[in-house]
Amino acid sequence: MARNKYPEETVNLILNTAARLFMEKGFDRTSLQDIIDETKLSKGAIYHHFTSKEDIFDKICQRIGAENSERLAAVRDDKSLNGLEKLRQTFRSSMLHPNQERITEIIPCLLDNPRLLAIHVRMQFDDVVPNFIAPIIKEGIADGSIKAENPDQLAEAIMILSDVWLNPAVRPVSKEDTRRRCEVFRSITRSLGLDFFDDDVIQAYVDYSDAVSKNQSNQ
Amino acid sequence: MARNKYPEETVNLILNTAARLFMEKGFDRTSLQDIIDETKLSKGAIYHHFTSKEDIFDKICQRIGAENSERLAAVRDDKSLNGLEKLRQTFRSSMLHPNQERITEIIPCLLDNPRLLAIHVRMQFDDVVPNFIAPIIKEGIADGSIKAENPDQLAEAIMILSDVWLNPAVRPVSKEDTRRRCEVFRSITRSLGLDFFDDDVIQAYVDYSDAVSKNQSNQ
DNA sequence: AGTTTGATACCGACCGTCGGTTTGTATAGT
DNA sequence: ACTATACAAACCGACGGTCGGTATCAAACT
Repeated sequence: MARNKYPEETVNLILNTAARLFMEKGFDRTSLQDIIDETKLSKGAIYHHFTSKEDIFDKICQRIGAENSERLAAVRDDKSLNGLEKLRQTFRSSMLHPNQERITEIIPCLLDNPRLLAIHVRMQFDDVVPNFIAPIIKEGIADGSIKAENPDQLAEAIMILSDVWLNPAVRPVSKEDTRRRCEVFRSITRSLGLDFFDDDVIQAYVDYSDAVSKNQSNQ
Repeated sequence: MARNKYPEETVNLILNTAARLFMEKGFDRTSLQDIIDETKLSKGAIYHHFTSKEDIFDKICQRIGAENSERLAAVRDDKSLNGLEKLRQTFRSSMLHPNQERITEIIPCLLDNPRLLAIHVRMQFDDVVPNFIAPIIKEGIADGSIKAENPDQLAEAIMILSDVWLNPAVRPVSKEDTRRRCEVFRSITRSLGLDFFDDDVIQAYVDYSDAVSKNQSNQ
């Protein structure tokens, strides 16, 4: 084979293949040889498009982050909702958007994939909280739909609980445990005057955790 | 060098050296050669006492876990305290015990050390919550000092927030941010009817975060 | 008491695989 | 025809891990 007319296809092939392998086996346990074997490309081809294995990983994370941000921004910038409604809608859309399913099918357990876990947590702290959740809470405070002090820290707490603790991909538990976790989370948020965690979102978490655990037993 | 009469000393030398290096540079970025250089031992010596680099890491984690469990068990089994008081004392002792300081001096940021982060989180889920925090909360419910449903999940939420979110070693922030985080955490726990997070414990968190950030700027 | 024996502590050369580099080559665009 | 690009493939040092060998001990035996 020689020069390709559409190098973007090669880039995407590498990105898609590596993303799947990283999620399946983890970053460390995925070798360049694995990527070479599955893409039927050469090492030179990969290093022509990327500067390192790390670079491939970063690009994958950027892509996921961009998809995420797009979804979150749509809610944040929706002028028909007040702050509290935006918070509610944020959870709703994050539990219902289709990408989630794809990840579910592949990732066994984020705790077995420390690199991805760290990136995930870091993304919450560095992007999701400051650019989306905190602004929404501040807006809610301004429009009177939310009553709270320390919106930045409140946003962090909510995201840590919902996206790390409640997230079945981080550490899968039974449907029943997931439901109890959601109940505790709801009682926490309600006691803070934030009633955004609805029954159908809880049901989505439970279903999600069920899908994850079923997928795990298949592997 | 020849045969050592007290091989435990060699094992501890390897364990201590590796622990420091893993915390300083992370597991992946610490090579066996680094450990060999610092211990002045040979590769054979290390593989005589351990089956793999991973095994060294596991043994280190076991040692830390055992120290932790000892402290936690002392509080849990203290018959002079009721459930709520045990919860309060657990936080008090964890913020004041000396090992914490040592770790602070070495670990830059757990998010840069994904492996340690994952182990840390897993330890909370698999050991700290089921063996210590949840039993204490259940005891509190039984003796009337705590009113709560779903004690297992409540224990998880408390530990995730206090040991991952509030933990300055996970992602260092300013003293002021730490204080605000503590305020939010206290308002969460209080609104759940759990008033165990005292001013002096908050101050310990703030001082701890200050120590971590000062240490970071030195590096 | 001296010798043998077997287990343990340790050494260092060696192996395959890893991430990454370099050099070479065919082709698409100009 | 020329050049920049898209790849291939040989190659490199460092890595984690293995293995045969050696030194040193305590216990058993003579």
